[in-house]
Amino acid sequence: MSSDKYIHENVENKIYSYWEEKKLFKPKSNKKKFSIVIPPPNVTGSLHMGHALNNSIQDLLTRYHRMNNFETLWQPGTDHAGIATQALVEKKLKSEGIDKNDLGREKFIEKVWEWKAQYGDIIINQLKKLGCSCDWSRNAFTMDDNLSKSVLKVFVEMHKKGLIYKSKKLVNWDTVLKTAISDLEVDQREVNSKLYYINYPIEGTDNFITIATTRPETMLGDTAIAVNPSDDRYKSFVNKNVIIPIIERKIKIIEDEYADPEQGTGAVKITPAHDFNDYDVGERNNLEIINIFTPDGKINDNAPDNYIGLDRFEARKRILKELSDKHLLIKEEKIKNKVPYGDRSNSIIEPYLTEQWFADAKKLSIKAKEIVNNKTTNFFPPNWSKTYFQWMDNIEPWCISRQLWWGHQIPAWYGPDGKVFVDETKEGAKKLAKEHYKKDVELIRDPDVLDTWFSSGLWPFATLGWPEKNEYLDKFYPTSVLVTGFDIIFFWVARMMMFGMEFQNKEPFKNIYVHALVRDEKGQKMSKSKGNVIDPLELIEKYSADALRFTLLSMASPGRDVKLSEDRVKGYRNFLNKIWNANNLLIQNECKFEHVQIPKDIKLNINKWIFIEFIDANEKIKKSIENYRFDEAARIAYQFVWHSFCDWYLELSKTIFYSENNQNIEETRNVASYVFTQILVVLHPFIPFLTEEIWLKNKLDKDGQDFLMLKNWSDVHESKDNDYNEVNEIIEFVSAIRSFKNEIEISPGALVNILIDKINPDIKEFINRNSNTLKKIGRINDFLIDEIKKPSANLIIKGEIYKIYFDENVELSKIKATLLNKKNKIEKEMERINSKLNNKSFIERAPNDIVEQEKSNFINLEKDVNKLNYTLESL
RNA sequence: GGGCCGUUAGCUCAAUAGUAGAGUACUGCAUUGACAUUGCAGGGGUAGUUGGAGCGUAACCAACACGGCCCA
Repeated sequence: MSSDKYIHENVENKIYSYWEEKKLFKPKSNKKKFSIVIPPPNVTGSLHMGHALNNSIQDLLTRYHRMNNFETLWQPGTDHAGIATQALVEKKLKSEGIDKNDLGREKFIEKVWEWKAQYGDIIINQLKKLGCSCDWSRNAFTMDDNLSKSVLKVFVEMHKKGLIYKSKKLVNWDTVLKTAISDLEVDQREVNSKLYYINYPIEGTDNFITIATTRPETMLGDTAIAVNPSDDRYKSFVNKNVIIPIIERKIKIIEDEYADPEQGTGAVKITPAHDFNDYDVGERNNLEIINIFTPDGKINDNAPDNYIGLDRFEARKRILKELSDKHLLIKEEKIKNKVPYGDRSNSIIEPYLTEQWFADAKKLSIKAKEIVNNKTTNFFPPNWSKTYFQWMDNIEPWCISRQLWWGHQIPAWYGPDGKVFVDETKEGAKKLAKEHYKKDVELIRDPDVLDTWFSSGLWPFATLGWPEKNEYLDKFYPTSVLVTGFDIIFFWVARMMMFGMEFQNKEPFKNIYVHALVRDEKGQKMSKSKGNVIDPLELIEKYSADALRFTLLSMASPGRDVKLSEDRVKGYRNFLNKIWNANNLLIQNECKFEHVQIPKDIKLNINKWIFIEFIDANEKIKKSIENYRFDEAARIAYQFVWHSFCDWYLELSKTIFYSENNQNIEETRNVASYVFTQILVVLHPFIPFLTEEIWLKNKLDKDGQDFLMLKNWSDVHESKDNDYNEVNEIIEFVSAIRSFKNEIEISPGALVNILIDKINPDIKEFINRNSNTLKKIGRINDFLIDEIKKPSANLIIKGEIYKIYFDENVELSKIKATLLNKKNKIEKEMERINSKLNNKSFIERAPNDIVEQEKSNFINLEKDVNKLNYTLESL
């Protein structure tokens, strides 16, 4: 006898090893192809709830297609996460007393690779815990040789096409990491700030112009004051000079639309080197650009001596103090404003004038938009295409260079005069240089690396072997579907679309399934600082990977946040146990799994019923999965397995198993085995571990000849017939008896007698045919045709009156109350229908079948009420 | 400022415009051959508000309120 409980700890690791041993994750040759590339998790990362949802969905799709005659590839891998990884290793070295700069670039990169060798597989192993069936033999990393090759090729080709260029622009500068970052990596956060009102003396007068600013320290780099041309208050000031306080530099008051008369005083200081808007104003008005910061956010030597070297925030304090001493600081106002923060360093981002490499995103976006417009690639839910277009339509040049060591070093070399030569190799660059200079020259390589998203943008084809010719690329590109969170539509999805079109001239994926963010049960974003993070690995340990997967899948309804509560996971853990015990019951009743076959010529109605119920559920689940409605698929599966199969069918089947009709027992064993086997098949993509464990336990694998993971889903069809309907009648009848007992407070186990003398002959026959079943699961002693002397009450089921006899004494008033209550409900419903039927417009305009339906509903209810009245009178 | 989404049972969420459902929680009862990670039954809804189109709406339209998110 097997254990009563399903204990996942003993199972999941064992089963995963079995799959890997049998190499079941490798694509198996087939006509139809299905492919997914994993959104590469950050190599420094560890599994969070978002990954768990994202990968549960991918694994469901992968397993479903693999089972159903698709050659299926789930391409795994990680990305090198330039900034995060460099920062992590830097910190680690520091704790060992090593400074990155003493080590030098090459040695440092070696250290990063050492770190990667040691810790880089953590998240991969966590994905395995979740049950992910990726082809790990193809595990990719954005810094691998072949992927690096594709990065270089793309860079060089785009440079040739003019899609990549170098330019001196204001960029978002992270003063902690000392690198440029893209505008997507900047978080605009609303914070409490102060608006300072400062008087700038007007040259040659005793007058001032008052400006308002939140960043007084940047006045060191002011090159103008702007007022709006329509602002009459300042008409007379225009073109006058003012003296910047403290530094005593002379600047002009200019007119520019950018100055907003409603904001502050209407006059605004312009610092082109340190503000994006000011930069534009500077361009329009030919202003000087004065940079006052060092790369780490300190004041540089463009400032007075006593300010040089001060941190930007220290400088602010000093300036305010000095202004205040000079009585030029006239007001401080508390305001809320948006301040840019780096999403990696959490430090305030500085607009900073540097020379960087840019990709012409505008040009790249044209084809990438087209494929969504013409539905070559479809978002699901479709609404996400709006978000996609909104960004694409307003796309800015993409700053792709980063001042880091860890990453793909930009393949650009500079000659002695600074001329740049771009080629995949140094040799190539040298050749180009020789052609140019007509002699060999010393070349220096650009020290910068590329944005990590640049390389992950190539993911869908680079992981398939491009630029080498490769059968996988032919087979699996475009990929079937991308499963991703909406938070990286811009970062990653859009960029893959752009690169995919540019270099394959084909969309990288046919569908994009966008899932929600996993939040805590109160709907709050999980974050370490809030302390509301639920660790998926803890849930896996506690409740099993299967339970976690089923929970996440059942909550993955489109366009919704997933609010996760532990209770749900617990509930689905119970589901696993239920299935486990259903199997125990079948084994106990000698169901044989060696030769499970599609049942034919089913004689018993309960067997027919469960067979058809299964076919029905199977079809619906298939359809739901294909429509990306995993929540629906999970719900239907759960409902079918627990309620149809376990609650009703298995209970009904006991009436056969405990009988002595061997033929019936044999048929029931066959049907139960078949349906249960199919349950394992259908549930496998949802809960792979448990289903595989039972599959192997029941020897359904036929000694390795028949893998669950490759088992086709059923495509049997069978229409509902009288047998099927009859079981629904049984269920309705039994339910009515149970409710009735409960209502009049007689114990559910108590046996009753039921008088059926007055009922319709058809129904009498139905009862006779199924009397054994009805008696057993309805706890009925006998059906009578003659009255007996015992306490009784009348029960109406579908318009027929049954007299129920019981042994216990029941208060008549209770029965009466129950019946009156029922009558009330029916009469209310009748009233509702009646008012509808009395509505001329309804009769005229509603479709006929609806009107007819309402009419017959009314008649049926009327019958019920009449019988109820009769019963009530008899009490 | 622009845009997107949401508001249905205590909670988390479903549902082609045609009698509002599920899971969970709650209440009562049950339990000698799968399972207490169980079974049976039950209570619980002014569908955010207001207006409109429509025979009919939770569903369509509009406005408002509240909440969330993205972009600037």
